[in-house]
Amino acid sequence: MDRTDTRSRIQEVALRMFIDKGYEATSLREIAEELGVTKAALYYHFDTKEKIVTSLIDDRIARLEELAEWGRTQPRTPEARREFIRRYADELHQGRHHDTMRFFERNQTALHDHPSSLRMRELMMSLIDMLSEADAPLEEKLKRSMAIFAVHATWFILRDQDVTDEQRQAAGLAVALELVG
Amino acid sequence: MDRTDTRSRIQEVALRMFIDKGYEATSLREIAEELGVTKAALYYHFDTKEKIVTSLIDDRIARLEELAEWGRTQPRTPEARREFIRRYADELHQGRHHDTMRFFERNQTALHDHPSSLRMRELMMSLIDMLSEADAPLEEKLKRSMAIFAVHATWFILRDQDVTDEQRQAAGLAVALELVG
DNA sequence: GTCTATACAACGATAGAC
DNA sequence: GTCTATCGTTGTATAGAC
Repeated sequence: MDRTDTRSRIQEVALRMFIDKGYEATSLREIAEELGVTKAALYYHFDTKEKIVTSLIDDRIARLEELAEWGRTQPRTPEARREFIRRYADELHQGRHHDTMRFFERNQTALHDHPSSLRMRELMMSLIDMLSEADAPLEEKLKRSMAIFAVHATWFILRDQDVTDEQRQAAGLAVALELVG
Repeated sequence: MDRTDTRSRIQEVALRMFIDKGYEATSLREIAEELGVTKAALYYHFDTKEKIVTSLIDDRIARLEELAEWGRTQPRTPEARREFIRRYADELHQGRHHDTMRFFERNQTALHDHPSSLRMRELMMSLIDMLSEADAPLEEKLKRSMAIFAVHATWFILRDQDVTDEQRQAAGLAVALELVG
C-alpha cells in the first residue's frame, strides 16, 4: 500500500524473474507488466535496473559479513569449522537468501561489473579461506571449500528426487560437515 | 584464410568474450570489431548468434555422450567410478572443453532456453546419476556428485594461489577420486 | 567471403502531467 | 506514486553491391 510495500513487491518479482529468465533477459517493461504498473513507476522506487540488484544483494552481504566476523574470532579447530558450516547453512535457508544466491550464481557474468556482486565474490572467497590454513596442501583446501558447495549443490543435484526440502537440506549439511573434518 | 579458418576464429573470439563479459552483454558488433570484420561477415558463417553457441556446445556434448555410453557398460564398482572420473577430468582439459564449460556455467540463465544447453544439462545430470545407485541414500548421492564439481571447482577455488595448472588439476582429481569412494 | 547501408524492435532512462 | 509519451542507443538481422 505505502511506498515500502511496492518497493518490496518490485524486489520480489524482479528476483524471481532474474532467476527464471536471467538478469539481462528480464526487461524493466516485463517486471512492470507483471506488477501491473508502468516502467516509470519502477523508476520512482529504483534509480536504475542495477539498483534493484544492489538492494537484493546488499541484504545478503550484510549477513555474510556478520558470519565472516564471527569466523575470524574462532580457533582453527574441526569443531569450529563445523559450527561455521552449520551457521552458514542455517542462515542460507532463512528469508530470501537462498533465492538471492541462486540469482547470483546463475547470472555471474551478467553481474560481473556490478559493485555489489564484486563484494559478494570477495566475501565468499574469504569465507572459503577461513576453512583452511593459508599454507595447507591444495587438496585439503579444495576439499574443505567443497563444503560450501555441498550446502548449495544439494538443491539442484537432488532436484528430481522424491525428497522433502528438509531431507535435501540435511543431506547437504551432512556432506558439508564431513568435508570440513 | 579459407572459410574454416574465419569460422574458427569467430568461435574462439566469441567464446572468450562470452566468458569474460557474458553472453547477452556481448554483441555481434563487438565480436566483429574484435575480429576486424563487419557484423555481416559473421552472418555469413553463422545464421544467428545462437548458432555460434550451438557450434561451441555441440562439440562438448559429443564427447560427453561418448563418456556416458562408456559409463553405461561399466559395473557399479568403486574402481569403475574412479576410472570414470579420471576420463572425465582428462577429457575436460583437452581442446577448448574447459572454456566451453566455463562459458556454460557462467551463463546458465542466458542459455536457459537454448536447445544445446538443455541437452548439456541433461547429459551432466545423467553422468552424475551414473555415480550412484538409484536407491542410494541422499548423502551418498550428493557426496559422489560433488566429485564432478571438484574437478571443475579446483580452477576457481584455488584461483589466487601460487600454483601451476598441473597442481590445480591434480588436486581436483585427487579430491574427486576420494569422493567417489 | 566480405562489404556498406539499413530496417525495425526493444532496451534503459527521462520529462512532465496528474 | 503512477501515468503517457518519448528520447537516444543498441540489439539482431537482412538486402544487395563487390
